[in-house]
Amino acid sequence: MSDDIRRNMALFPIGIVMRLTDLTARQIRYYEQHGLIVPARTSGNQRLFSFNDVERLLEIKALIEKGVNIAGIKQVLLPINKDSEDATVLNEQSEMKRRELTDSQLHKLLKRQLLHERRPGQVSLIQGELSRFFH
DNA sequence: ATTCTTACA
DNA sequence: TGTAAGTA
Repeated sequence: MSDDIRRNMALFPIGIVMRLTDLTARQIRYYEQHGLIVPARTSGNQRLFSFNDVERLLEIKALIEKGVNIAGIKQVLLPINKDSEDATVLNEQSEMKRRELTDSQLHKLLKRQLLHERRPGQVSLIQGELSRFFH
């Protein structure tokens, strides 16, 4: 899929990303400091963001709005898992015949729950406490 | 006019 | 996080 290069093309400066994400420059730079995003730089040291960067920032924003702190976001966003490869390995893992979840699957599940679902009464497992669910 | 880094509220 | 200062 050569569409990835397009999504990773450094295109827009921070000003545009601010409007696209409704985040302040302060926040965007802060998330970068914590390794949540790694925008490219121009020869003049100016940041250039890609579509992937913007999408990632939107995910970060969603998590922040749900009360997740930087530490928690790192655990949910940093693991750049390869589920496709994971699926293949799963069929060969005779040891875990039972419906146990692979780490990446569990991670994917939690990420989805954290990014979307949110029923009233369901207390969120956020503010770093999320770390207790990862090994 | 925009963005960048640093630093303090 | 906001914002002021001094640059590039």
